[in-house]
Amino acid sequence: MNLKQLSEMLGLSQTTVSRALNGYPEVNEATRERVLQAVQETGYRPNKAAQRLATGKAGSIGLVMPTAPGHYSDVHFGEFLTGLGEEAVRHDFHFVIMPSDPDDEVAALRRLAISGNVDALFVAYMRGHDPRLPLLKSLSMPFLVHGRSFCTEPDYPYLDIDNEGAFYDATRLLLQLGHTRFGLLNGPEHLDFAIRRRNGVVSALGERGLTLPEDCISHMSMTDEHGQFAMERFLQLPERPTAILCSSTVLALGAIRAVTQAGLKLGEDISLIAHDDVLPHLKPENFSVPLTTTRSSLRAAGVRIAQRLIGTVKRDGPFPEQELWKTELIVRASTGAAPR
Amino acid sequence: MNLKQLSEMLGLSQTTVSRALNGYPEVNEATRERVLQAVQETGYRPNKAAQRLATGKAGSIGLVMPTAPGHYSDVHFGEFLTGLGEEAVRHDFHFVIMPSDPDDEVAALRRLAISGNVDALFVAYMRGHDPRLPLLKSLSMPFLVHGRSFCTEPDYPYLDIDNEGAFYDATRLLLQLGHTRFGLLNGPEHLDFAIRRRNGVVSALGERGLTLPEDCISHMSMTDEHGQFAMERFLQLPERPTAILCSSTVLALGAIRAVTQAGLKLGEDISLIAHDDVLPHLKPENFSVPLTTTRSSLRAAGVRIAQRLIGTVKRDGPFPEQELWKTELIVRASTGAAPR
DNA sequence: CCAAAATTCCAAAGCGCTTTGACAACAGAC
DNA sequence: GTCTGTTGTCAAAGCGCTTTGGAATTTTGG
Repeated sequence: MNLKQLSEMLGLSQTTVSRALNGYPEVNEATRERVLQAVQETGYRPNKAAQRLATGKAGSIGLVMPTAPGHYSDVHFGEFLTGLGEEAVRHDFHFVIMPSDPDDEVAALRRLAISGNVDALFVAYMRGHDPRLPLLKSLSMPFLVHGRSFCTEPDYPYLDIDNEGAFYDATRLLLQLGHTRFGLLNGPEHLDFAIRRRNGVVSALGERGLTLPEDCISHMSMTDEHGQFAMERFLQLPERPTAILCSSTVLALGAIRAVTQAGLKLGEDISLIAHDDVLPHLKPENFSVPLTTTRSSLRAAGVRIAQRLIGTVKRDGPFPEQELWKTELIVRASTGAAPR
Repeated sequence: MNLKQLSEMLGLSQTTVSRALNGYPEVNEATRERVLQAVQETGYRPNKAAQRLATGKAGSIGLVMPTAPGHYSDVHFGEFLTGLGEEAVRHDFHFVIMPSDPDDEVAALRRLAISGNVDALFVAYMRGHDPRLPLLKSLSMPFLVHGRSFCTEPDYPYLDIDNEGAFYDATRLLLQLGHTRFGLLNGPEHLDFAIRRRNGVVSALGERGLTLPEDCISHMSMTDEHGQFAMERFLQLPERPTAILCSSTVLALGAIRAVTQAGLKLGEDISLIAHDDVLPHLKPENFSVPLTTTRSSLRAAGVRIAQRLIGTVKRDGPFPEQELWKTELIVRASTGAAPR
């Protein structure tokens, strides 16, 4: 069933039917009713490809998903996508996901953009000096960045959380509890959020004249296995840290395993604060020792990003170009006074 | 840059350029070279919407993603998608993801199908008597089902794992270890895999004249929180089970927490076997007591499904219509002889 | 009652691509 | 020198939709 058939069926021209469907005013209400009725009955749906060709728009936002045989999927990706979707479904938008080798993301992004398949682009997992940014800026297509890119002038639309502030505050809390030896279990070194979180820690320590030794920093992709491994290394240090900052609850899962297996008690021998993206399957309050966290919902960020992106495409704006969300510091049982 | 401009630039007709690009034989090799050269230089990419309109194909597979404010994202979804993507990227295919309210999935699937945006469809999270199946069959568009639908004649293309066999074997192992009181931590009751796994357990128990009491079965969405909660209930039973079958390592995470908090030892007081989808961030060998599991890689299933789907669209087939993968039973430390 | 304005509808062009059918140009066969 | 067969190219139609400019019809105002 296409427009032509539908209009013939109704004895109207394609123009009129199209207008009736798209809410143009110059069509009789009675006629519009009749058209809508027929659409109901026949189940007619306009062909999106044709619509896109004609209008240049088709209600889709594009993103590239890194994937390769050795490449780990990321729990956070799914959670974020769910947030995007939650908003998209309200506007009848869909996603076009272009899978890409992680080494080829820039090219994949360009292909996606000029494929004419999407109205707007979304990127995340920003790095310092991110090479996708110049591309995006040159593209004359709406885009939105989740996170920021260190060492790049922030003249692009983004939504980010205050990573530096979060880890600064967390470190301060631990300092107040008397801790002096710190360890940082962080995400991959090149990622922007990891850089900023590290800066937050270093800066809070600096105010007290403390430093974060190189061997007390661990950068890794965020799986529980890596968390455990890195924590084991920390624990074997001659002057082992008593306070741990941790970039994800997934990492914390492994780290705590290492603590427990070493016969140490969380919240007493070792204090730990993790960043909580509010993953539904891994709640900090459910850990055997409930976790003190810096919290910011990844999913909520997804919803907001979809809102802004879709709003821009539909020209519902204006939206603020840049948003920086504060995180909440939630104290639970995994933090305690420094052991003496 | 579009075809017309490119062809004018080259002094050729659109036809010739198009043919050169799409590998048709009736074009001079020298001309083809010249065209390819120009494409390199200009970065020309055909407009996918136009291509789709003209050919009816555009290299995309469609899927619907359930999402709603209260709806949990599922870790398994991301992992599976990564597998799909791993194969798709090799064929320059992309995904069109239609977010949908979970109550509206059938309609969303129909919209996606007749939107003319996709070449093939994929569905998962099958239920008994799944209402999407009749729709898919009526659609005359290639599709593939991950899982099966209980109570529906299996006359549709699917890829599934042998859930019943997996849990049958796991139960047998526990029986051999002398266990007689069983508990089942299962996925949502209406889902096909949950039904089959339950059947596997019941059938193995039945052979020994044993039953699975209603209060030793728990159906829930698979988060660690639910796992913990359900396990706590099991442990309070007057005749508490000593052997636990568990539909996911995520559930197991919570269940084990309950076991530990009750002061019981996994592998001694309580034996547990979980199904392992090979999630990279949650490895059974890393649990404080390594987990005995039935294993089948979700990601590998994704790769295979993409292979079949893309192959069908490209007419590379034929592929077997139905595949049933065996799972591996891997014995680790969480299973031991029944306590006396 | 008639001209002007408003309303309702339509024919046709165009979006960027693929594909059909045809046409030159050139070779070799008789 | 004509006839057939290749080879390389092109013009034009068509995919299903939106949108422009204009035509037909109805309503309004003097």
